[in-house]
Amino acid sequence: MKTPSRAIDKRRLILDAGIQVFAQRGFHHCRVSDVADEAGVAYGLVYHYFDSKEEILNTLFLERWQIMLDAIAEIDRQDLPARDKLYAVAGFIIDSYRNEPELMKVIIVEVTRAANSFGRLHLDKIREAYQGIGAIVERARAEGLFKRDIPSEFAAMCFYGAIEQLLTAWIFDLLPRTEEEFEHAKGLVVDTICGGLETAPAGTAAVSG
Amino acid sequence: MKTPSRAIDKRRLILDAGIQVFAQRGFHHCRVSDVADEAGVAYGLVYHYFDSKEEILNTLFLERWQIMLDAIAEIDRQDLPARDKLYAVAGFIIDSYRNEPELMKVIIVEVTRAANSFGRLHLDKIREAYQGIGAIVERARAEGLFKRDIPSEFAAMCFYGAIEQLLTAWIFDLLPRTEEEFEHAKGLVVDTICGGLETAPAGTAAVSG
Amino acid sequence: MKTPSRAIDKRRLILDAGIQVFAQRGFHHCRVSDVADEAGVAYGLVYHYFDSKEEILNTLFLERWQIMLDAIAEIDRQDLPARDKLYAVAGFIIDSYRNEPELMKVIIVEVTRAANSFGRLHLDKIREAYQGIGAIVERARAEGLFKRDIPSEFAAMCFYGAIEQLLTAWIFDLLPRTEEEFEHAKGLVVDTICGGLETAPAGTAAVSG
Amino acid sequence: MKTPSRAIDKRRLILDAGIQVFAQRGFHHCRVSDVADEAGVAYGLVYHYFDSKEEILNTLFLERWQIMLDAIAEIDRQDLPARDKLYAVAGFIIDSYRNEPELMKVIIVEVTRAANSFGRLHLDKIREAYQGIGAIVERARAEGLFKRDIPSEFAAMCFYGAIEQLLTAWIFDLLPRTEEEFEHAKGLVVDTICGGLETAPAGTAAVSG
DNA sequence: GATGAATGAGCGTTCATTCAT
DNA sequence: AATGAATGAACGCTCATTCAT
Repeated sequence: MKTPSRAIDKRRLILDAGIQVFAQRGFHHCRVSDVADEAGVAYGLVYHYFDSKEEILNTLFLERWQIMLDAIAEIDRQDLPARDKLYAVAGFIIDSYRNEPELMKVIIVEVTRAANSFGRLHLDKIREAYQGIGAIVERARAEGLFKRDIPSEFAAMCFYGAIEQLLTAWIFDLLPRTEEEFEHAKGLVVDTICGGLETAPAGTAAVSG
Repeated sequence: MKTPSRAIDKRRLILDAGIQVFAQRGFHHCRVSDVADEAGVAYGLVYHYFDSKEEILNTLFLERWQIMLDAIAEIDRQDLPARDKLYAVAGFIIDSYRNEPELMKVIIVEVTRAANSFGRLHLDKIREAYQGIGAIVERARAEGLFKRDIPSEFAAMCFYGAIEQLLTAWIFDLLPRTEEEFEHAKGLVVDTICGGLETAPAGTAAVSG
Repeated sequence: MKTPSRAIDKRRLILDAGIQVFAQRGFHHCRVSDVADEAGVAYGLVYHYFDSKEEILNTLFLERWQIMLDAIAEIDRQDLPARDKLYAVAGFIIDSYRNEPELMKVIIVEVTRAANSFGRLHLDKIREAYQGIGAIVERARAEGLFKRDIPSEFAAMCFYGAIEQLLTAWIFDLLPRTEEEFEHAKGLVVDTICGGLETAPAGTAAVSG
Repeated sequence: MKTPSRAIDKRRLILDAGIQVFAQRGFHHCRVSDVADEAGVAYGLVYHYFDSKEEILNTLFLERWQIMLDAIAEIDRQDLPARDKLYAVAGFIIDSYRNEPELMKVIIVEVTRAANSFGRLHLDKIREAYQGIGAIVERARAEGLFKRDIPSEFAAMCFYGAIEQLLTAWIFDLLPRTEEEFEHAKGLVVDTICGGLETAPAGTAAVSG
């Protein structure tokens, strides 16, 4: 068996070491030996379990990203208002960062934002996330809850872009990282994207008054 | 001055070659000799004008980014509604991509999204952009046009994140790149962030009627 | 004895796997795991039976080469004309290739022609073959059947060199590999080396008449 | 210019170092740094002039082998008896070894006899040599000087095989390496292959008398 | 200014061999 | 006997940077 419960799973050890080392020094600025050292295993064992340094990162990304894709699909399946669904999506992503900041840092910094290397490689998987969010928006448009003149794919880009920017800001200390901030941000991002920055739209309100 | 008008400005030639080569192959996937070849100059001349390969990219970024920072400041100085100001900002950035797609690709892909390398190096400069946008939002909040409960820096993150996501989508062909799309996107992004995705909030509208 | 008849002889399995794998991919281009996989045994078992990857090849070579040395000695012991003896030697070697082409390919390609590695290691054993052939020639010289002015060791080199070249040509498809070709070649190589390429040396023959 | 006469040609220096190092330790048993050290140049310069370690060997082989192919063709063009032509060919090859033993050792040991690696890569070039020799034989057969029943390509194999075996014997000290031996061998190999080992075929001669 | 040959540290990967079970 | 995870030395290649001319 590849993952005996009684013994230490060295493969997992290497993956976890990859998270730490990639997060701290960046994928390109660390050597395979750094990962091996962090995992406390011999150099060669890394290549026993993975074909290359890149495969470690790919594995980390795909494992985690799929969980997110599944979560988005699951959220969309529920009978909830679009705003609540988007809140759940934002909440899931933000909680992911809250619970596993190093892993999410690696995924965001080394994959989804690394447009010219791993980002390109996983473009299709990344796009699936946009499409999952887009599906939520599309349904809301069909029901008349969301504006018709904003295409759902466009809306999905804005929503995901806003969240990724938030995570990036946390990662690089541009925004404070407290429990309250995380929790608060969930609502704020949905308020912003769904409700808009503007106060009661004067034009509409005035006319209707 | 380093730029005699009579002779060909080799420094400029190298910078322009950097744009092309970095955009096509990515900063890390091209060699200094690729830049020199593209510029049609000798290998060593690159090091006569620049201290390192990185300095070429830094120069490209700083040159262009400052133009954007100045534009944002200039826009904020005008007497316009916040929505119009944000439209002008979005318009400036989108037009930048429209007019110089390679340069903007390099800036977005290799610097602002490259969080672990150049992004970190230029964090302060990048943050200035958020702050410029944040200033626009802040003023609108003070005037009661924008919601009080969404902090301006948070709003700026969402706004900038949405635009960067858009550019990234164009760069990697996730969204169509036509003149109409570019023009349309300017309004859409402002509509989304300022007006929100939701149709007239029934509750409020009803009350006000 | 290491070879119990009731059980499968894993050692033999490994040796046979070595023949296949070394012949197909070459000794240096295959890994020990390739041999183990081909044999259907575990990685480590190879090292239970052999000290090293090299020992597998050494064993294959020595086993087979000794058979040839014995055959040459046996042939020389018979009361036959030198030409018939050389025909028998050529026949033995060519039949060896005909019957076990993979094994002979390994021996020729990886040992006798691999002058800088295994060829050097087994130089003495290889030399014994030359000496065996040389002994046949020497006797013929003593009997006046073979020319005095061609040293027997020199003749042996030419004879063996011609045959090895033939095998190499078959191995690499430079000559056709049919039953007829094999059979024909036995006579041709002896005709060439013993009788020479030239037609009846008119001058000499005429004079002797 | 790539080969300025006034300065030291480092590329040539590297090639010559390759000859020495490959001859002494064998291609696979030496590192690129060994070649660089022997040449007295920096590691990286080897890769400035050659794409890989293998390219050094390929270059050495092709340079020298072409000279031999040209020589064989030139010899065949002359108006000489076949035996003299073959003597010239044998002479050329043996003199090549006499004058540049290290280079010839590398070519023989690392290329023409390394059937599974470089030998295979250069199979066509090597075959050209057989064909060149075969052409000489073929002409002699047409003129009735050489036996009809020994195919020229077969004869060429025997002739080349005998010579290569001789060189190998010298390389590995199985035969003495003196000027006399070299000179003597030229005639002996031709005598053997053209005239055969057998003394005047008594039967035939007697009958003809 | 301009050239491109020369430098050498750095890193990913391979794979024969060992060893605990 | 049998397994295959674990080890780590070895090496080819890249490429940013320097420097002599």
